[in-house]
Amino acid sequence: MGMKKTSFKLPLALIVSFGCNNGRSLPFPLSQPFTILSPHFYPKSFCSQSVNGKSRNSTGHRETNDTQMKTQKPISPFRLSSLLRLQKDPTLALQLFLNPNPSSSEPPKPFRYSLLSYDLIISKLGRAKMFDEMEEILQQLKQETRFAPHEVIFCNVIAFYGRAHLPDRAFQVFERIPSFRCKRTVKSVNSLLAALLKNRQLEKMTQVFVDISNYGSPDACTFNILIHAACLCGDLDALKEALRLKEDMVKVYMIKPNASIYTTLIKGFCGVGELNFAFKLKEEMVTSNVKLVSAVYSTLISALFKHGRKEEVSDILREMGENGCKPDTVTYNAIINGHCKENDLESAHRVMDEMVEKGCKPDVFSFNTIIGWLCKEGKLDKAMDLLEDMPRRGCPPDVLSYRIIFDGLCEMMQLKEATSILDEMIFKGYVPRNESINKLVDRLCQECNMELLWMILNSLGRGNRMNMDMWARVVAFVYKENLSESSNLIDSLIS
DNA sequence: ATAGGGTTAG
Repeated sequence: MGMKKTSFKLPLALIVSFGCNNGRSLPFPLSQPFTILSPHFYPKSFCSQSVNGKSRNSTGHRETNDTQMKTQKPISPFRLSSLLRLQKDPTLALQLFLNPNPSSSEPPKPFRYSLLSYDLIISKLGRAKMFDEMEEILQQLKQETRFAPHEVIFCNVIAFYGRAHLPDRAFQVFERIPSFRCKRTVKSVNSLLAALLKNRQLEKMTQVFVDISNYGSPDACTFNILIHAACLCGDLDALKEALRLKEDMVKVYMIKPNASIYTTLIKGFCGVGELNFAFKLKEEMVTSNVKLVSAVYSTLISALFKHGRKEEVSDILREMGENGCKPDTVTYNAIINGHCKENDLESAHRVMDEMVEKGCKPDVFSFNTIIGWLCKEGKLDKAMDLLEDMPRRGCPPDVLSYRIIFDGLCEMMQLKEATSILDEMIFKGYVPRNESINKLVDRLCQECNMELLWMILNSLGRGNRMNMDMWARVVAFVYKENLSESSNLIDSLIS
């Protein structure tokens, strides 16, 4: 890790500065492409071409970027798309998109972006909630005369705004679609309906739905969203309404309910404890020849656990097999979670082993669920072992894994271990919950544990996670204890 | 992901 810092000075500084502003704004205007980009911005697979052998000079050092770039073929629009696909970091992907050929001949020719590269960068920025940057790219896309964008790009953008709780912006995107020379169909209406549903704007959904004929005829997806909305009301009357929608779609629109519709309904009935009705719907799938999917079974298994009917789970799993429907990670996670809530960690572990045997990979949900319950039972050693095991098992811990362990360690007063986990998570760029840190700091203040306190403040400072609240805490502590040595502590943090 | 199963912490 130290190596990086010396050989990639400039890009690393940029990464750090982007990391601190949460990627919300750029340190330069989008209209003026950055000129100091280096090949280090490109994904690993690209870099390796130049790093392996030929670009090292006689002293074994990297040659300057300029030399390297001049010997390299310019990036084609096609190549840009594959590089964008590989670049996981949205900020770096944006740099790449804005300036695909940094040191090419002057003046730079306009780059002929492909529609695919627009699609990729917009999706990446949207997923990362970098909306200002995404809008800039959309603006650029609008000016392209060589092609008209596909509707699916806008469906995605509408969904990003919906997920970010910005339903008004989702609506604006929907209205802007024609200005991109793109025709709106029921697909973008569906995306808009889903975005409104996510934000519980049920009346607006109705308004949109009554105008749907301007864009096409509602399809199964439309009805799934409407049925989902009805299920949210959470009472049996609403569910009767949901069932009526299912009948209407057959009678009025001649659309056959699909597995997604059934899954939504089954989830709705499970949610109000009407398991028998949920099972009846599953049977209806069989009689009306809708292929059963694991989603239906996952929903039912989760409900069986919630309603204290875990003895029936093995029967359901057997039936799944008979119907040619294999349990997947989500199904296993429902079982793992169920066992944990029953305080049966042994079974949870067994299920995790079983899923691996059957070729099904545990995901971060599987691990975090078990780690969480190990923490609740005070088995911090085992929780830590499992956390450390995660990368080897192909599932690196996420921010929540760390938060769960950190809170567990604090709860058990294992403050030294908590301090080192905190350092590790900050190093990885994961943000701990403020309340958790405050609690730990307060406990250390009570104990007057200067050593750990100092370590924590250092970790926070290094990760740029010091805030006014933490300062106030430390200063209050220093004054209260009237500690002479702590002036060093503050000095060292300020510098 | 055009919608769509499991929800891990507070």
